[in-house]
Amino acid sequence: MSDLPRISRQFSQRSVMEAIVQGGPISRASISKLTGLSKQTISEIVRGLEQEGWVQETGRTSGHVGRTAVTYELVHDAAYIMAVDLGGTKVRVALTDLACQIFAEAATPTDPRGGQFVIDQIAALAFQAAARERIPRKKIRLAVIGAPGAPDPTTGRILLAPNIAGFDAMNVLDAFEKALGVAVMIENDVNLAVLGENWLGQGQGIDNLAYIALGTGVGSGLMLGGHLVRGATHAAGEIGFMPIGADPFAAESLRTGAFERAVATHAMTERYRSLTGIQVAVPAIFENAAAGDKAALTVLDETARYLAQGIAAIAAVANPEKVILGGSIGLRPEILSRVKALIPLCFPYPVTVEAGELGARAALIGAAAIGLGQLHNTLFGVDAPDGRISLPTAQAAALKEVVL
Amino acid sequence: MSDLPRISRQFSQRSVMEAIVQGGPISRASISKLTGLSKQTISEIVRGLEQEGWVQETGRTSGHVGRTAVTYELVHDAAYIMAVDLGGTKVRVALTDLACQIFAEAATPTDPRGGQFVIDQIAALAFQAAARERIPRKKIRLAVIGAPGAPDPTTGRILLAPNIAGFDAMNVLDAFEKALGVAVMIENDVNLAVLGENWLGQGQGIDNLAYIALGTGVGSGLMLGGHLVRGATHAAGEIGFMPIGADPFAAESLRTGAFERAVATHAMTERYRSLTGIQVAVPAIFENAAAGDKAALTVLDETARYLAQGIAAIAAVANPEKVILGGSIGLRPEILSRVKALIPLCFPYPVTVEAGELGARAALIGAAAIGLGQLHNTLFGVDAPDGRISLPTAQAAALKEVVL
DNA sequence: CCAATAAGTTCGGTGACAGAACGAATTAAT
DNA sequence: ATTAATTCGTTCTGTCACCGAACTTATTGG
Repeated sequence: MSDLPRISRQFSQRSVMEAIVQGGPISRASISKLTGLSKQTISEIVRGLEQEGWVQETGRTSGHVGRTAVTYELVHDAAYIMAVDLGGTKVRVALTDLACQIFAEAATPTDPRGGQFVIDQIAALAFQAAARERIPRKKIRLAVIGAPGAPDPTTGRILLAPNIAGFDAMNVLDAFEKALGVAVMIENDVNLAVLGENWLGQGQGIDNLAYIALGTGVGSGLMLGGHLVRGATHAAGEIGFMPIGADPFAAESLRTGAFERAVATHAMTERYRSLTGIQVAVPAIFENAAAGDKAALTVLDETARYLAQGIAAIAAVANPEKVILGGSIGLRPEILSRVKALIPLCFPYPVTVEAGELGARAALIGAAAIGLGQLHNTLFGVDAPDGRISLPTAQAAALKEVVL
Repeated sequence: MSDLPRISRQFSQRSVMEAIVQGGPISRASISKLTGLSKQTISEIVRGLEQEGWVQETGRTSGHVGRTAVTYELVHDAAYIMAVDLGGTKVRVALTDLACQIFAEAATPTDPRGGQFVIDQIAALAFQAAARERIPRKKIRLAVIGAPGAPDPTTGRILLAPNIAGFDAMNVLDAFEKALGVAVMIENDVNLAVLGENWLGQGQGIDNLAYIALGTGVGSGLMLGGHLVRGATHAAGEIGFMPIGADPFAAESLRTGAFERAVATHAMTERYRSLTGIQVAVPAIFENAAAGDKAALTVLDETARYLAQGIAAIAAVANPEKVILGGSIGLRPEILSRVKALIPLCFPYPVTVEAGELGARAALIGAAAIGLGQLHNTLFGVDAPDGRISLPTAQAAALKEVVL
């Protein structure tokens, strides 16, 4: 019903850009074949893109019959995205160029004072990184912030974010935009992790994907039918509150969810203590288990047993093709192997479970993915509400190498 | 990347159609204002639509300053949709016109021989109804079949459909298309129920909606972000297998899910029997409870307790704004009131729970909705993958009256 | 050196729109 | 009754995004 003027051009421009981004150096004739648009139109559009500085000539083809073709390529540094993963203990910042290469990753412990301090800290970290790589600020078009909790884009606030002091009372979005001087998107960190794994990790090409981050807390990100699921109040994936594990009707379960109390860090240490009387941290439990400690092995078995049930619940509700485990506990192979063995015992259809490939950087990469997708959409096409991200997978390798 | 020729026209045509469908009799000038397209363009498009027989002049405005306007309206009987709800015990068939009015609803017990017999039965029922209303077969453009189980559109088979004999071994889609002679869409019945309630029932205007059908079995349909969630193998919503209620690791839970064994018909009768030694049907349990039977009351309390947990699990995973209960058990107010009281005790965020407004006809109405949306998309616009259904809500009232 | 072939441009369309101007029809005010 | 104000709808002109065919240019293979 709204006014949609001149969409046709935008669409074509977008598919041309898509072809150039994904097809690497590519001739106009090839773009024409790929997109189905006429050679003449492609020439026009490419001329426009070149004038605006988005693409450039990079060479000519050779070695085949017929005239050589001029190939075009993205101008990599035409724009940059800032990706931020804001965790309770660590902040990570990365800068990506249009070709999806990550420059200048940086991380520091989160400023414990929270609120504006964290925002300033991130801004400083980002600008420092940009300066180090000689990236002019003007070329940074967008910042994507991944944070725990449920960011509400209408109010700019982040709900349910217990890990960072003062965030529940301020307009985080505005504060970031002011501090960074660019457009800012805020998204739940686990949601970004699904996107990350979907782009470059375990979930490539999978449209129905779940990511479970298990560490101090539990959270899940869900991609269904190629779309990120956010839910009514952006609280989808708060699976800590699933009525599995601890008694859901216990008063405590309303504060710390039943499932979280069955599988997260605190549950594991507590379980170990009840078995042995000794209070140790989670990594030590894994070490002890490797050394044959029976109590530690029991703790792992029980944790995996609840986790398997949690996965079964997600599978029953949403039917993902694959479930990716992440977080400090979820990434452990001891947990993965146990869960893999247990799922078929409590759930009838096949669900693939794997550990995340991107580790702790999944959210950061997801932030880059969503930012690049958004950028491409706003610059070169209709910002369709369902605009699927279509980013190169070829350069993915490059990205991974640069980053690691 | 695919070829998208001449999309612009389609888009405009679609929004004009939308304006006419929703705006009732409407003048071209008003359409112009509504859509933002120029008066001239509207005149062209409307002329085209009139020639093709989709819209017609219906009168003139009067009583206001200025020239009178010619108003246009849908040609209601330009096309029809066949909606079918294929249940284990009952088949329902309805015919809807383009204005979303339902004609000729019919229902009979499902042919117990299953397979082709059921398909022929439905075809007969439908054509009979069409003949009764003097609807020419040619005008039926599409049939939407709602069925239990997980229909796979690529193979045309329906998986996990235990209620209808022989359906797991045949290409149901093809068989229907052959028998009915029109394009056929098959969709899970509970998925259609969400769409139905979203269109005309409890879920109007709600983009994040869950529907739980609780009766002989349990199933759920999920609409998230305005999209129906189908999952990787179209098995999303098979919540009977949630590891809640019965022991999920019991061997039996792989055949009949743990949650189903805690809340569905069999669970209730079994619970009542273990308390009293008497085997009675579910309706009798409700009656006894109303009469003050303590055992029956306990059965209701316990069932509701598990159901509340199931809802909490869905809410934790998908964060719907509202959960609608349906099915013979879910529709009972005794269950609803108990669940409403229990949810806040086991889940921290607000989740509205209501009984379905459309009762057993939710799936049928959902089938009409999806069919009409599909029809409008294919006839008048891009069949966008995410094409939101935009059906009139004004005529909804009419529809309800006709149907009830 | 001459096909054969592929790349790219030029030229002449076409269809979907917009916008301004204008005629036509109606009511309200004088 | 005449005029002014107002709204509807058409006509005319123009623009923009595209297509298709013809043509030019560059290259390889024989």
